[in-house]
Amino acid sequence: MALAALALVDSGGLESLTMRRLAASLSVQLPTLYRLFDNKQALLDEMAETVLSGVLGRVHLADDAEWAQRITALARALRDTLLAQRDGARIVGGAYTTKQHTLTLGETMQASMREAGFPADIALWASTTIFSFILGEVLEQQGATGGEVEALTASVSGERYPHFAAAPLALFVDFDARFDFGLRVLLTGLEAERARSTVDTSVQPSPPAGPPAT
Amino acid sequence: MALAALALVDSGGLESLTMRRLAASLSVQLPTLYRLFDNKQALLDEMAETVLSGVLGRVHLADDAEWAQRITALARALRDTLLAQRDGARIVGGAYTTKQHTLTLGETMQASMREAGFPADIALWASTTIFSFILGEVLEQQGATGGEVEALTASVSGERYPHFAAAPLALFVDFDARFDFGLRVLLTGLEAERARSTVDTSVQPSPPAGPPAT
DNA sequence: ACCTGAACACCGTTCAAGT
DNA sequence: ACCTGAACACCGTTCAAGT
Repeated sequence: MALAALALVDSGGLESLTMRRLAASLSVQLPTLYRLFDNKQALLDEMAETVLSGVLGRVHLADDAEWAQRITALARALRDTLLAQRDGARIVGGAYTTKQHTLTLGETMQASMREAGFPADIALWASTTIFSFILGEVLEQQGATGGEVEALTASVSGERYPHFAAAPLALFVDFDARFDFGLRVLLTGLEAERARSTVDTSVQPSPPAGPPAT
Repeated sequence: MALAALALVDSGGLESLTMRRLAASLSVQLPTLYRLFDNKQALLDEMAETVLSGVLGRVHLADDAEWAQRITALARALRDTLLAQRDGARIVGGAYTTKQHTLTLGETMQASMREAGFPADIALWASTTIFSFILGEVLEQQGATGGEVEALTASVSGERYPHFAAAPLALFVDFDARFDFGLRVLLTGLEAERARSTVDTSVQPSPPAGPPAT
């Protein structure tokens, strides 16, 4: 039933998801939904779980990959998963995130970092930081209307925003490049954090993470 | 009127904001609101602008501060501003962000980075990256119910999530520390990005940004 | 015991009818 | 020309009355 709800969101956006429409699409009576979910929020939580359940399946990576490559693959998989579902970021961001697939994802990220020598607290915060960054980026991308460049161009035309005017505005809405940049910056910063915090690892310190293939 | 709407959200949460209640709190008739705003989304956009208008006023910083200190001050001011308004992140994240105060904030961030020698595209993406990170963090913090540690403890009790179990769960909800960590990682990564991209600046390259005073 | 028609208490938005 | 009472077309949620 979470799948049917996600299909409704895919075709009409999150606003179009109503308990009545979901009941109709499932050919059940409206009160029947309330025996499956306590309320609409419980349905949305389940939808968030369903969306996230697809993430690990998207990760294709050798087990002996560098930690930065593994984190990159996980981050990309999460972003792609959110983008694949209309309003995916709003669904996931609005749910209470302590259920199974959320934990599995965080666990996997932390595992890669612990193996690479990160302390437990750093590994935890690194995964929450990456998660927040991805959520914020996809939220903005999925909220973009397509007319953003036009609106920006109009707003920026004067002399009040010289720096926005200096960068080609297309860069602002090049969400793939924005994401790659931000992720690379995070990984470079994390590598420095590891060098600072690890006293001894059997792994040779690798050079700053470097640009992941773009 | 955006202020009255924000006050309603402060006292009852975003769900409690309805056009009818807003009209009542302003002692006007319901249709009168529709002469001020085309619809509820336009009201929400204005509320987002109003929230963001407070950011720059929170920044207290010498003009000759290091770029990393300036970015840190701006990021902290934005986070504090979002946290100060109930559901502030949802309000700002749900609005179309090409209006005045959003642009001014982005402009200010880019100015600090351009002065420090960053190229225009890097300065632009750095500010969007930081913005996304902050929005994601505050979104999660403001969505937290208080019972999160309990829920996490219950979910994590078994052997399925050893890495979550390894880090004290209190770290997960120490949002101040999480934010400081993520911001520091971003700044360290950006410093490396600057070193990579700048051919010549009159400023002496500073050592990796280092922990901002916490 | 289960299911359902119908209702309750709301929404955002619009508009004809009054002044 | 402006304002407003009242309505329209919905919501999420609940429950009495039927089988």
